[in-house]
Amino acid sequence: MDVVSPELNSLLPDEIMDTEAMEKVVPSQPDGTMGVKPEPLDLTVPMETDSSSETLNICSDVAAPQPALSTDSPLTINPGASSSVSMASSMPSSIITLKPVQATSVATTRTTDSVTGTSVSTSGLQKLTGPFTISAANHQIILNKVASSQATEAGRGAGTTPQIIKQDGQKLLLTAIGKSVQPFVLQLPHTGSKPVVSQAAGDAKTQTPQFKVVTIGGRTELKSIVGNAGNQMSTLQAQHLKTVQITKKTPVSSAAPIKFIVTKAVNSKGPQTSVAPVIAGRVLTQTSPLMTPRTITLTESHNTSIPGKKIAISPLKTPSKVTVVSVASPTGNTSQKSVALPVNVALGQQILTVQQATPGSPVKVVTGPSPAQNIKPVQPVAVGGVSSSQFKTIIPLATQPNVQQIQVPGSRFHYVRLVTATTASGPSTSSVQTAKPMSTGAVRMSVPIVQAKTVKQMMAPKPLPSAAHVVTSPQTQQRLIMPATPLTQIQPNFANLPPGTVLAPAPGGGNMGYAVVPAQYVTQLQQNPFVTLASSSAFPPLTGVQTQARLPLNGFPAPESTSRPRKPCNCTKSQCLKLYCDCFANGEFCSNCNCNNCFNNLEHETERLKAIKTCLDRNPEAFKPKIGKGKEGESDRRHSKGCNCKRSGCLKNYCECYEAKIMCSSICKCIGCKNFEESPERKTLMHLADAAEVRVQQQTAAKTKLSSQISDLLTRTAPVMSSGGGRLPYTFVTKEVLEATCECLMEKAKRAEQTRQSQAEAERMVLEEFGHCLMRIISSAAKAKTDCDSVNC
DNA sequence: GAGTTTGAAACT
DNA sequence: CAGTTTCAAACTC
Repeated sequence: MDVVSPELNSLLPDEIMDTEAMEKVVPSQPDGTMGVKPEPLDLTVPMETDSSSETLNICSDVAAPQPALSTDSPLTINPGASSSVSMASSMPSSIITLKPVQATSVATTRTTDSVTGTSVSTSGLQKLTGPFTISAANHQIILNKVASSQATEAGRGAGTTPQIIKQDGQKLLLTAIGKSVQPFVLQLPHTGSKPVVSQAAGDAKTQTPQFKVVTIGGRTELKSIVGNAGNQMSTLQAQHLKTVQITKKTPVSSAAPIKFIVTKAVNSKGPQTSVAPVIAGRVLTQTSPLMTPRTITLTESHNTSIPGKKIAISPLKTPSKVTVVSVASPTGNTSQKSVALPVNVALGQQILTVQQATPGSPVKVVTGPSPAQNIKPVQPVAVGGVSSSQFKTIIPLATQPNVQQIQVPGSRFHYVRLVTATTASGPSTSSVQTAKPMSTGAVRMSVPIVQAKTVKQMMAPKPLPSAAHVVTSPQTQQRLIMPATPLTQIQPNFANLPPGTVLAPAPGGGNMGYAVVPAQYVTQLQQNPFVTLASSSAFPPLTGVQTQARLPLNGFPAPESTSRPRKPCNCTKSQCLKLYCDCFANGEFCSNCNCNNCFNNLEHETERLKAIKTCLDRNPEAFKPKIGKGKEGESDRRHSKGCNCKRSGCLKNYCECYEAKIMCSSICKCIGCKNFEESPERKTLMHLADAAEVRVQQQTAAKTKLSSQISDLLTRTAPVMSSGGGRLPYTFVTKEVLEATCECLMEKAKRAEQTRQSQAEAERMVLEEFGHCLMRIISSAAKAKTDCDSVNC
């Protein structure tokens, strides 16, 4: 696991932020009214109608599923002169109004089907400055990475993580991380149809759900959020936007595209606005220092999770997906709302339900009075359905990263134990959310999260009536949300960060850190308490994924690395901080290695993160798997860069292609390559390898059988002498007999060696001789038994 | 286990 | 981008 020091973390935004995509986005209205820098935003967010996912229920207090919000009532955006943009549902209670105090944010529209923005700041202290796109699909708001077409293509092929808030979901969860801000969720209207407008860049984007939950800074400085459900988004000048109102209607379905505009808060110095957090149809007040807290309670409590209405945490379709999980702990003053967040990932994505219990929360669902209790040291977050090796879960840490690396046997990845020094207290409002699975076959994986000090008792997961998993959330301040810290700090190379990377809180950025946890790292620890991320059946269960990883590919068995622990490294000079080190290259900590002066551990977090950054600067793909999917029509697996072998003929493990048990491809620059399909050398080699493997298996089986027979023989002969039964006397296996047997065997082995027999043949001869010896022993024993019986008679 | 070979990674 | 050096794993003895 990597730990990013605060210093380094503070450097991340500018250095690793991927702004290329944003720059490439062509705003529909490049009027240049942007604040700091022109960053086009997609105003139109078409909502995909997903009848199955109509209902979104986050509040646990209501058990009955609510009717799905339909896009009939498109999100209306009041751009232009009106300084407020409202995003309200048809139901009066579902109206969410965001009123930034100052309209300093800037928003631009883009003709894409998704809304992209470069920064969202909910508080003056924290901003989400990373480029992102908001799109509404499947009733979810998902933050995806790069919006540019290039990024999209790259994301498909190479597994980059687009930061796009897509329309895969209808929820936008805004929460303050590490601050006393109450989380709020923007629940998008339900759309029955795909976006009509702005399809330019949207097609590719719509299928890549990325960030599921967005946490906005510890303070409510969300300058403006514009949602227009009904029609296209007009270009909004964030400067004119003061209030974002999203209107949402509860009709069953609607085809109207939803457009969102996320304005960039250029000037965060203005008075802070109070944002009403809405979760599961409820609006939770979020008080700002300057404004009186408002509490809006939505009468429609969507308690039960309805498919499609959940926040997707870990999309599985595309590789390199990143989930940001906030574990920040609120400050003492923070009045948190008990929020149950059923998260469902469309397309077989995980369902994540996070419940936050906040004392005094108007909308808290209390299953039972559970005051702050000590939670178990490990709070696994279950993440399921991870199919992509690139998928990562980023868990923001509330405090300085107090992370313990946990090596999971058989897993390439580390478990991250997140320890937050939180002193959260107050009544524990716990509720179990039942997320209705989009399909069966929910998978549960867990990421242990530990709170160091006062931990609250985490609820044990309850089985969902449906295949979906119940998500239980600890009553701690842990949140499955995207931290309010500048998004740029974490956005840029999330996909490239090695697994287990922990980003320490940046100076002045609050106490939020991040832990990058690749999805597949999240294994199936069924420990409690935990937050469960269930995946629909659209994706194979984790076990299925793992099994699939072992399946032969292209005639080659999957690399053993997928099923066995990695090999210990022996680095001596690289300090295990260069890609020479396999541990480091795989994003792993050194554990049980033979390396010297190793820095690839938690004790050298800063150095390690610097090394990671250096590697990423040198090669953004450095930590991505080298073996990826090849071009169409080519082998399913091929080396991403190809090998450069010159002398090995690509038939030794020096060759990365051969080592990965794949054939060289056209991109290889090897000389004298013999690692191709028709290569006779390769065939011979493979044949020999297969033969050797078969031989080993046979020998193993023979030895096992022989041992079993001997054991059985001894067992059967033991009672003979005492009981006089029909068993052979074991006393015949005396020292002399053993020595004689060994001599016979040795003689046989010598003879085999003299005759230059192969090892296999020699072994066969020895075993055969051993069998003969046994037969003689048995015969002698039988004869002795007969004699004994005759004597007894 | 020591020494050699090899090719990726790092460096210039 | 190409050439060189460094490095650790693979390989040989």
